[in-house]
Amino acid sequence: MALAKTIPGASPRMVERLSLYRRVLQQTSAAGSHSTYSHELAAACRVSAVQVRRDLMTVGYSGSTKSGYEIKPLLVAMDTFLGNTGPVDVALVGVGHLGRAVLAFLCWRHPRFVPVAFDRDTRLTERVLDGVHCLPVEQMADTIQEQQIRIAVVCVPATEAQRVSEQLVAAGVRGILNFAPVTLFLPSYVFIENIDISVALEKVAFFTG
Amino acid sequence: MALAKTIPGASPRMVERLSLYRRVLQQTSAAGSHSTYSHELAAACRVSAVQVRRDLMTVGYSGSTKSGYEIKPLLVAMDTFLGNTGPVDVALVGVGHLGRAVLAFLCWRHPRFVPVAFDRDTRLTERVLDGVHCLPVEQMADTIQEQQIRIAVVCVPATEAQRVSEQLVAAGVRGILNFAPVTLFLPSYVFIENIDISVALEKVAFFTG
DNA sequence: TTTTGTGAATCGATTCACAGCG
DNA sequence: CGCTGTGAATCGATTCACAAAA
Repeated sequence: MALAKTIPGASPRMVERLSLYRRVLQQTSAAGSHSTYSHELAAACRVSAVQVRRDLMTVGYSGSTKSGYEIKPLLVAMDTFLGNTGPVDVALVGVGHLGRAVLAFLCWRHPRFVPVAFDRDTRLTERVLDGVHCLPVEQMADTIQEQQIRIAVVCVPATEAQRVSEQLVAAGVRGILNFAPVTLFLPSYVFIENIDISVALEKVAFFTG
Repeated sequence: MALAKTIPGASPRMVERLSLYRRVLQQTSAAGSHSTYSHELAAACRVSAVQVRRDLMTVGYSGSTKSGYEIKPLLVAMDTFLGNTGPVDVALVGVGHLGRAVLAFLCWRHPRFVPVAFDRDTRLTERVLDGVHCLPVEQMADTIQEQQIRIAVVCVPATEAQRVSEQLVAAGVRGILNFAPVTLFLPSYVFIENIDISVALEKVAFFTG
């Protein structure tokens, strides 16, 4: 039971799956369940049961052969592994439709991430959107430095993305979720995750045949 | 020179890269270049030069050792490989902030995909958004059948996604780009691509450390 | 019998290393 | 030389197969 093995290996793919597992487990837990089996979790996430067991092994949580995994402590173990201890401030740049969609996502589903929004458009700034204050970009660098924000979401047009990202990194940001359809060139110590809607749709079109 | 080899293997990952290559090549071409080297394309997409050569090999286009790859015919070869012959109709369900962001993406950058939008909210329907007509959901099934639409983008809330997807599939859709943070359960002949914003941000948070 | 935990095998994707060419 | 094309090697992720437990 719970023999942590201080594993170094955590691939991006695995972190994605863990994130999925957690969401499902939270729902299962809210629905009143107390424990679950690897094959149940697997079915709910469309992965194999072995995969689930491997991942949970990496997390360092062990189940029992009788009732599978206890959901509550498993969630704790996953949070510990993923480093989800406290709330995390997130800078969100660009409050157009996409930016507001992301804001809504964060505020509704993810109380863990606390966004601070920035935009160039003065009609948007100094307003409260989805319960989040929106500040003018001029205050971006200072705010990020003061609040020690390390994570940012880039929702600005493609033409602005590189410049904005450089400003973010200069202010102290070390991880970026980029929605702009461009390759960002930033120091290697910055983690970049790209979400490219055009590419994703292209993929669907290809494999739909 | 361009000895097509009728390759079966095209992994999702590779299709993503090809899509990236094409975007870069279009820009390079528009900037006046006539040819490019694998290492240039590689640098612009943050992949290795060998990877680029392998991918282009799969596409079936050969370059020359002197001037690398000719951009124009390479783009043609890629389009042929990806099956990008004519315009493709796409059903977009849910025209909230996210839906409108996707619409804007498609209309601005991707004249190839022709969207038809649907929403439950009658204040949105019968209006033109980003140059696209928005119809009430009641007309969704009929429109999809009539226009033979095979691809859809799901931008509805998580609670609606499963039901809406089933309707889409029943109407003839065979590929779905899903933004809702839920696992869709659909027949195996339906290709599903999930974009999960929460999961992506979770990943950034983890690897930012 | 069902389920977890896991070494070993497999599968797939990427890189290495080098041949061929201009 | 530098560049493309590619067999072979490598690396990583997933699955197989089975031991242990209840």
